[in-house]
Amino acid sequence: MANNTPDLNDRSLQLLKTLVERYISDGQPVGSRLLSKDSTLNLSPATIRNVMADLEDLGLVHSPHTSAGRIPTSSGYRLFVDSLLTVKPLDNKELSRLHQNLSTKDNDNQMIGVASRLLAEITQMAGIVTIPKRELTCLRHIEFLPLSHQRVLVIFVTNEQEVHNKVIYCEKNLSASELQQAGAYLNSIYCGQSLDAVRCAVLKDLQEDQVRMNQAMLDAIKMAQLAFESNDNKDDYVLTGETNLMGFSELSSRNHLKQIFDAFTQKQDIIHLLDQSMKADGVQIFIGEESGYQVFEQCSLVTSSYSVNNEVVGVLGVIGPTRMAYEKIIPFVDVTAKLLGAALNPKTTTPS
Amino acid sequence: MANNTPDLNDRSLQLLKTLVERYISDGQPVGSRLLSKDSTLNLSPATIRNVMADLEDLGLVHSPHTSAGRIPTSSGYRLFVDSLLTVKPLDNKELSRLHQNLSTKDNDNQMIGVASRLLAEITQMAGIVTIPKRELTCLRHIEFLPLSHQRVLVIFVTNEQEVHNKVIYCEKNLSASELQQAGAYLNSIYCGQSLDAVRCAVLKDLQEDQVRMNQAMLDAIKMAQLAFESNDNKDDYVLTGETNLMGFSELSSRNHLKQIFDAFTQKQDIIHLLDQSMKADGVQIFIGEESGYQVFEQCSLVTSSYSVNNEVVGVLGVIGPTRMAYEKIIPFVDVTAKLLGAALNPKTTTPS
DNA sequence: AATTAGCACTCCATTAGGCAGAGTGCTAGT
DNA sequence: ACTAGCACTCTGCCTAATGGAGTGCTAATT
Repeated sequence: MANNTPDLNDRSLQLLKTLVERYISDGQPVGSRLLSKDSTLNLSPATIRNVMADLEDLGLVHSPHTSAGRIPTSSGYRLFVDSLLTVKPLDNKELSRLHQNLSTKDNDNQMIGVASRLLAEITQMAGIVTIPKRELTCLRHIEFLPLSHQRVLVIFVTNEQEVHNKVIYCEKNLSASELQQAGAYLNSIYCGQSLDAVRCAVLKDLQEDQVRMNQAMLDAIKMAQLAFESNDNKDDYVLTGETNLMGFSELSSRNHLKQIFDAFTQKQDIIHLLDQSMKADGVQIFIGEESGYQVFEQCSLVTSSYSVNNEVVGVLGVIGPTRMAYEKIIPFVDVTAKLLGAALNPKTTTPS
Repeated sequence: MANNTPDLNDRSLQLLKTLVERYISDGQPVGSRLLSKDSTLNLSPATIRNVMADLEDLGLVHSPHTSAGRIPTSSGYRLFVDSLLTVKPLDNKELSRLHQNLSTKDNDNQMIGVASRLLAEITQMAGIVTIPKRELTCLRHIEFLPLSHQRVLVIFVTNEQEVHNKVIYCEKNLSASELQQAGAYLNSIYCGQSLDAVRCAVLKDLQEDQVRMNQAMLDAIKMAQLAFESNDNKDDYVLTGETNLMGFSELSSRNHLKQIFDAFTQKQDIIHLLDQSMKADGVQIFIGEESGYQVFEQCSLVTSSYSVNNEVVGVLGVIGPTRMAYEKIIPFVDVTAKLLGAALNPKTTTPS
């Protein structure tokens, strides 16, 4: 595992590299003759065939049938991206396009959408961006409105301008004005704190001697508890350009495509996959079956977490066939993640 | 146009009917011999061939090639659904499933989703439901929060529990408490009225002598104008089961499927198509090119508007290949529309 | 006059055979 | 250690042949 170049000499690696590059650009199994011409080291096809046989034994390449050339396996791609890849710097046109579109906008959600669209359009594959999780959600305002039957609509604003709403069920019927007062009270004591902090404070306040509080205060805090209890863990992502995937012959079989799209609407598997990249810093790559999901056997995922104020808040990336131009995609995803992170509003700074 | 059975006798119609039914169930071009056995009228294949030739002249059926059977054209389907179709009553199991799932829930948006999913699952095609437009949106509550740089976050609640938010740009910088007062003032004078009414009232109030009002009132009303000016016309729909369409061989060509899916994400064409059914009452059907969009040449759309309090507020339906089981789909869409309409909260009744 | 039987014809789908091209593995020679 | 050569294999493509399904037309029947 640790030693990923078992007994491969430089020559074999060089050949594997050109093979993968060639296959990525052509999409055809590459044979010994082509490889002999393509590579800089002057070797006869016969020699190359020997090397290929070795590579095949190691599970790095494989032949669709006896008299076809070789194509890289997942392990082959893996070795390629880990040790052999020479990344290409971003195209200037694309870079400026990124900069132009990912400059700060007022609306974060808008930015997420833009980023996803850029990923999809520039790579011509599917682009995906998770909605940023913000541990440091700062409560700005809370408000209650009465509905029928002890149901109460709670609206709260976090950070700059994110509006959340939710229906809670109360023990007793409270009038509109009572609710309003409750809101005012909560605003006065919790505003400006992070949601986590508020949650803690609520618990503490409820447990501590409730003597000092009057009934109205107690009611207010109980409602706050209801309002914030669930983490509102709306794990979600913005996916664009899925239809680009329909163009790839490798994901051809009708049924296969359906499974991929179902996974997209299902969301949970994808989320789980993306969550893994949350932990890591920088670009991460899942090649073929490495993802652990059968659906993505023929796909690769290039992702990167993105951070605001040095804190990882989300993941973005592209999904495409295993045969993708890693040397361009990888730096591209990397840059996009950095730019998006920079463009998002740094929510912690709420100057008093 | 008006006379849609030009010189067709009953026999021809009968034959057309069985032909369409047969084609719908088998998906194979149906030939004269099969038809002769299938139909109740005892005719020899030869006779049937003559009739078929007539039907072909009239453009009701067509032959993929010389020695294949006939398949209905769009006009053929049209005649079929208009005059020949014998609708099948809903399956009991499905009916009870509809009733069970479409009983009133608190959240309208949730209902829309459920309806869409039911449409897709039961028909095994794509289900679509537009977000209900409500002319009679009743304003329940409005609130302003300051952002930076003269930007103001406005939050307003309509009907039972629909929360909208929007950022507006103000002429001058107002403090949080000024904004709060403005909100309170607006609530006191406009609450309970429909959005349309509020819009009118705002204009009127602005034009009439502004002498009676103090500056704060004026500011408030100006902000109200900004808040409500755009109709917030977020025409939108909930689409489910798109992937079901991948199973149909008639929508096979890779490129074709991509176009359809692109239309789904594009949304505008679909919206436009659905808008047409808004006007009509009851079930409406677009067969093949009747939709007017090339993308849907091979598709049919069965839609129905749905109403709350006798007022049409939205459209729902299914999208599938032209070769679909109309006799089941039509009553199904019909019932679903009625049930959804009944289940949605009647927003006008806001008992004081 | 309407229907039907019969026949020649057309077109598709499948099968089989043949052939060229590409690529391999192996062996023997450099 | 490398390479040239050769036999072999598999694909893709073309062609031809065959059977089946269905038609259109004509002539016969009712």
